[in-house]
Amino acid sequence: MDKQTITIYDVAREAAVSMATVSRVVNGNPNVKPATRKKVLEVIDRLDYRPNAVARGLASKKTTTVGVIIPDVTNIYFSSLARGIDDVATMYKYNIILANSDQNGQKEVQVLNTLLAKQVDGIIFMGNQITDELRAELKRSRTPVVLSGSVDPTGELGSVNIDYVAAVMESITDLINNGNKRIAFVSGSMDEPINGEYRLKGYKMALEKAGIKFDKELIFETDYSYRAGETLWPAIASSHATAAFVGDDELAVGVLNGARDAGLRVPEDFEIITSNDSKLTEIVRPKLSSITQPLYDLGAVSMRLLTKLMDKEEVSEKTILLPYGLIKRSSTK
Amino acid sequence: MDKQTITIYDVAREAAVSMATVSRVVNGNPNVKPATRKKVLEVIDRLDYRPNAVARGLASKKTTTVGVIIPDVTNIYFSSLARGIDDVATMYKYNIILANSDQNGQKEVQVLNTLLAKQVDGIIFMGNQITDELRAELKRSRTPVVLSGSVDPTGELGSVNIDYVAAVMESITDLINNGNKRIAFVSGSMDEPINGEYRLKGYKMALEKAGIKFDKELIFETDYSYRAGETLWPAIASSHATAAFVGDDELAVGVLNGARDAGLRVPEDFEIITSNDSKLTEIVRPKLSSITQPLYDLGAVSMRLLTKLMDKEEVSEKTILLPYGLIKRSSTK
DNA sequence: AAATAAGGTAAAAACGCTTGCAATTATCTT
DNA sequence: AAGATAATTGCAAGCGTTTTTACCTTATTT
Repeated sequence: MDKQTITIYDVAREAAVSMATVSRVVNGNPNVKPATRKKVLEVIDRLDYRPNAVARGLASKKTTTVGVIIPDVTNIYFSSLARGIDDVATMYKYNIILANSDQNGQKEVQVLNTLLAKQVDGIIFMGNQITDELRAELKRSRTPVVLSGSVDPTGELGSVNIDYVAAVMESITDLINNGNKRIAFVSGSMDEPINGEYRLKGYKMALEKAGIKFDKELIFETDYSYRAGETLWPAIASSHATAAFVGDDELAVGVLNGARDAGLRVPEDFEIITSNDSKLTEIVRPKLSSITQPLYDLGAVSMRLLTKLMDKEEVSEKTILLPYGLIKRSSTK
Repeated sequence: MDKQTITIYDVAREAAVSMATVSRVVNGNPNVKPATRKKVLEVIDRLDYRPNAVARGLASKKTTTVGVIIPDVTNIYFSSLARGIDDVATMYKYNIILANSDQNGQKEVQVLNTLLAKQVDGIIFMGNQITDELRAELKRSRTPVVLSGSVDPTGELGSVNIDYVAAVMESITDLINNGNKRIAFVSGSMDEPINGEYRLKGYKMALEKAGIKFDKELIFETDYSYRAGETLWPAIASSHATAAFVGDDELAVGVLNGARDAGLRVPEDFEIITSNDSKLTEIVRPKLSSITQPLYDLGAVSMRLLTKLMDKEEVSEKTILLPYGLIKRSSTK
């Protein structure tokens, strides 16, 4: 009645060998006589035996599963990373347990705990703010962790990103060269180091180099969502900014539509440059100029780094910077 | 040196009870004297004991994990469903193993096998084409399965969708009422029942009711991607269609931009109605009119149905239809 | 106060596999 | 051909829980 499963024991009996031998052939252990291997393989095939990964996990203390903590799969930036992660994971025979956190510290800690309970071999974390509690748990767990597309100012954890400071500086400089003096800086929470430290620093450096005075009236802090951008428009408009750097594509599209729906022409009246070069940038009109980041690769490389960490391989540098670029489409002059 | 773990045995010793008792309190079994429970709980807290889910899984034959097979997380339609799935899963204490399949029959079978090896308690499948091989494996596994946002013409498997026939018929009728006689039908592969059977049927019914003759020159079969839509435009243009029904939002945006970049005005010169009501529809200009589907809910309800199946609860109807609607935005007159 | 009924708790057998170690068999060496 | 070495294979002890069975306390009943 219930799902009668074939165990390694059944195979051993049918093949007239010990469980140990079956285990060896299943695991590709070379210490098996070819003839024996063949015999076992035949039985496995005939019985349609499928090793129980849970039992395996218990015995070997490896689950070939990694946990992925993601703010929201629905956000194209993160899902792009996730895709890269999954592909590389598959390549290395790992599976992914995906869990949405909404960037909520509480949830993050909770999710982390259930992942650890499930004995994942490693963790990939996305999210730009790591609370002290989370960091403590992460450390205590002794499980390899890598931050994907997220920054760790302390450098304790493995992470894969681009050089945000330089990328932002370059894009702001570009905007300045186009004649803009008042450039809005629109991003998510400044509490996130990626915004409050890295991007903002790039922004300030570019201004300084051009001899423009920093004006905090031009700093806008909001959510990473389309709606947030749309809503924010009036405020940006009244700041007399003539251009904006935006830290997220959905957000940027919101700003873009806010501006256009208010009657402005982009880029003639207002220029926009965004940060993630996701599909969205090419889907909207005008197409958005953007910092380019290899999203898929960020995920892929993160996972690859994690496999090294899990295998206890020596890694020379735990913080990996991937190349970025700047692509001018039609939202800038 | 290595991660020394606290086991149930340690807790039992410290609390001076048996493992069995610790197990009972951990699992909320009521047969424990309050005083004992308290004592055990204190030790658990002090030792920071975290039950090993793998061992649990082996002993109880339940992993509280479900497998989710998704064509591509990067597609907003699917990721929206996935979000609903994950939220409900979390609610019921399950985790999700997410695996991308690219709608590739081979990969699907392979992924399914590794999920089953991992002893998932259930499976949620997204993808509109179920090969015979896959169906056979699914059946043989005796693991509960539900199709999310995907159709099963045979009705053997649990599934959650909307009434595609009716929805498409309604939208085509709307287009007809706007004066269109030549309406393009743009979708993914016609081999997928959702397109070749359901949607197409709705399309034909609407035409018939209006006395318009079906013209297969107006049927366009392509990929579910932005690029595919853009590329397809010239063909649509030369078919002399004055409107299009499109089966996927990304695809629809491609068609929209193809048309506009070619100089047409939407909706004045060409009308478009799309199918999934994802974020994209509101992000582009003009905003896309669409069939509305509760994407998040489709996922959520799928997962809820799966929990019932996993608990062996009686479910009156394995095929659940959620309500759909039609929202007119600016891509139709 | 004796008999009976409930709780509570412990003991130990699974769960299905990996793995170190020992035993066996095959292959060399000289 | 005997001893030595290497290649195979089997044994059995875990891995950390759950769960069944049985036993032992208490409380309840009469």
